[in-house]
Amino acid sequence: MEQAEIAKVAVSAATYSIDKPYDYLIPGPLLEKALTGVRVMVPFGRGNRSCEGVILAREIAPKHSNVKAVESVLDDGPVLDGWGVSLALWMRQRYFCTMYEAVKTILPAGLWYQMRENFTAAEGLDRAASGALAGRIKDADRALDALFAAGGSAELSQLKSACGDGVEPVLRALCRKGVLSSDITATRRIGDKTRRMAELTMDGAEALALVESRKKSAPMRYEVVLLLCATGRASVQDICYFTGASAQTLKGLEKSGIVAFSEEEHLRIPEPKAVPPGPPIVLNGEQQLAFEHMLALTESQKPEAALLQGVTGSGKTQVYIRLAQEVLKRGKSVIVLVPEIVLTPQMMEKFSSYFGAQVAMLHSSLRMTERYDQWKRIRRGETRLVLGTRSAVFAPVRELGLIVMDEEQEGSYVSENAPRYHTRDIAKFRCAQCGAALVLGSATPTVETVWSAKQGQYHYELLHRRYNEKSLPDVTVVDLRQEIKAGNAGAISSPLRHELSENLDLGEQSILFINRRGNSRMLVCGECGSVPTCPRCSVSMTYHSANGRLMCHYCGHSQRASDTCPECGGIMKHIGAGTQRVEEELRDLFPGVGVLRMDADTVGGNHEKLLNRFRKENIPILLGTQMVAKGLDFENVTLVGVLSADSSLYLDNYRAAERTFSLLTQVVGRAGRGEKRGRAVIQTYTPGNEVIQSAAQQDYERFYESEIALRRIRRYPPFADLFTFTVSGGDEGAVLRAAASLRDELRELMADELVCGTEPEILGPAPAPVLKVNNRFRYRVFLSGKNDKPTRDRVAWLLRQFGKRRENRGLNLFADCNAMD
DNA sequence: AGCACGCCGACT
DNA sequence: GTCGGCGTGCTC
Repeated sequence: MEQAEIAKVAVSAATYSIDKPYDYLIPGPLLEKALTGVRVMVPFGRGNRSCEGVILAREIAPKHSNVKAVESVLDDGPVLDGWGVSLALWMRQRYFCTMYEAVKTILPAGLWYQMRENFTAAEGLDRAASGALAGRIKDADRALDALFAAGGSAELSQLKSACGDGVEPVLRALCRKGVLSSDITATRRIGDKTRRMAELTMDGAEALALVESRKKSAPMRYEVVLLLCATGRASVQDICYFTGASAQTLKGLEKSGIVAFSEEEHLRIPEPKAVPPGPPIVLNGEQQLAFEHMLALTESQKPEAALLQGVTGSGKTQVYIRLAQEVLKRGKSVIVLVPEIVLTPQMMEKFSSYFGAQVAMLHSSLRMTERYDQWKRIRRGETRLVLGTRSAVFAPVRELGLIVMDEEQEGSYVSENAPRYHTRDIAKFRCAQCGAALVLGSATPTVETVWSAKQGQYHYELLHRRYNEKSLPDVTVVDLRQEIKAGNAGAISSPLRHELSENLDLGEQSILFINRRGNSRMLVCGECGSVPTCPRCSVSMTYHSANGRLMCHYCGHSQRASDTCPECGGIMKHIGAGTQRVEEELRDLFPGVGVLRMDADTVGGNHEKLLNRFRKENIPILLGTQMVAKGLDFENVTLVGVLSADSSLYLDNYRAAERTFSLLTQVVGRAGRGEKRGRAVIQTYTPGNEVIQSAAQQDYERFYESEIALRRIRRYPPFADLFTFTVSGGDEGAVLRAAASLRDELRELMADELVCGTEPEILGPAPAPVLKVNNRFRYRVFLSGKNDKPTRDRVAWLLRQFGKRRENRGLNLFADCNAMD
């Protein structure tokens, strides 16, 4: 048979159940460019629609009859090299995602193409002729009207906004009939240095008059004009946020000639300022020993991973810097990973002072172009040191010698969207591939990590001594139940109040920590107690004071917050022990005393500025959520208060204890970083709780022992892994039925497996913590087993089967191992 | 998911 | 008699 050059392609259109490398013929003219690791456009499916793909391999093979050909090549050279392909393969089997999803995760967003589909009327056809040719295709007239209004050729997105999402099948039908033709163009999104601004094309009164007449039927248009009257020019994003209008409403206003769009240059973030070189690092005995051991690891052929556990302030960062210096000296590359909140300008400055321009920073506030430029720089080998957050684990460095992962227990190392990879797993894989060393650092590591270290799977280094021998703060645990009995139902207990006023007298600063995510305020009716919930999701809406609206954090729905209850007409009240409430309480307790509030509402991206104000203006009290737990050392902070230690402790999650311990330890460690001795007050309803007790004593060992015993009994990680299967769909009954049959199938499939000498446990179906999101119901089935190859293969088989079954049409199933929520 | 192929009901 | 309804199976 005839031989041909074949490309094995991972295609974007493939769903999990049909995902595999597809063979495509490489036409002669593309032979030079269609290399492994290059993205291509290929026809896929019965309709041969163009879709994006990436070449995983090339081979010479007999040309089989039904092979299609590569349409075009998107890149000038490979964007994914050998390790990228093997990493993607590994991610696919580890996270149950498609090959393409894995590739998308590995490559920077700036590299992606935006597909735009354009429809054009066939040669020589006018509106009437095309209508005649279309025959009786439903809704063809509307689609053709829109198309010809745009001059006989328009983009899919344009037509969709004119006629609704329903036009797509109509357009396809018209293509089949030969009335229209379509073509797809791929354009790069990067280089997008502008943002879209809107302004009125006429004076305010005139515009208002135009929209006021139709205020009833088009209230959003009125809102938008009202806002623009007040502000003049505003970005489309802001307008949508403050009014709740959609981008379509704005487009409609443009079409009516009321507003005009313009593009405005987005300000580039300033160049990092030149930092004077740091003084040579002098390690203490403990640090030096740990450093030497870990350096020896990087020199071994097949290094094991190391856990560097050091109490807060034991100087782990200095050890990292020394390690990086030595590994770089040996001509190898280093990746240093830190959690989002830790990567502050101070941290970056510190690295700049030791490594200058050779360090590539990858942090969340980088713009897509900047991120992409860094990626190119790293790939070309122009820089061999990368400092960044979770996605920096994919940095395409050459000759990787070391990955350092600081605060390895942090939740921000787990990706929020599919594939939900854990940075630690990716780092392990990359290190194993390159023969590089992995250093996990933490004051409060996860119990799984410590378990592995104690089992001898990791090299284990401990740093006991606080740098400069500072002593730990004195900790008081306050029983809030006693406070309530004593008639104090406020957020500040009397012992904390005494400590605060003492600090005020001494002119020293205090930090108060609310153990709560973000600033979620809700509205509740004072009469009937009803809480506004999202119409599409089974969650209550969150009140945003910035725009006075209720928003859903799951689907993005927003509506105006009304003062009266829609059910009974009662007066609505704000609830949630949010920062604002506590702030008011503090103002009552200590009139005239400066309080700096730090939460999602007040920060808005300038975290750093607020912290600097706190330091420079010597504001007596800093009040905030998670964000105040990390970060800088303040010389003058001698008191830390945890307002309610319990709120993260009794969550339905096997990691709740670990997280609470870590959080409390970090917060308490904020006190007394300077010359003066610090104090900490922990308020709780369960003062006897082991987690709270061990955190108060800053005793990791004690916490670890009790927690590992619990995990063993409950068969949680590290003794078993918890797979979560989530079935979702619009029909609750169907979802529940599918989940139940999934459970039965799982039981059958796993019947002969033994884990830790016992059978794997299969539970469910249970509703997901948030049952309904975007009108889709979600039920879960749990499998407690071992995350090993045989189990994963069975899970993968189940997922594929599920997708192929017709009774599961409209339903979706995904699996997750040791998920965060 | 997305699309064509294929076999039944209301229309010309 | 035909068009188009949607149920079924495949995607190089």
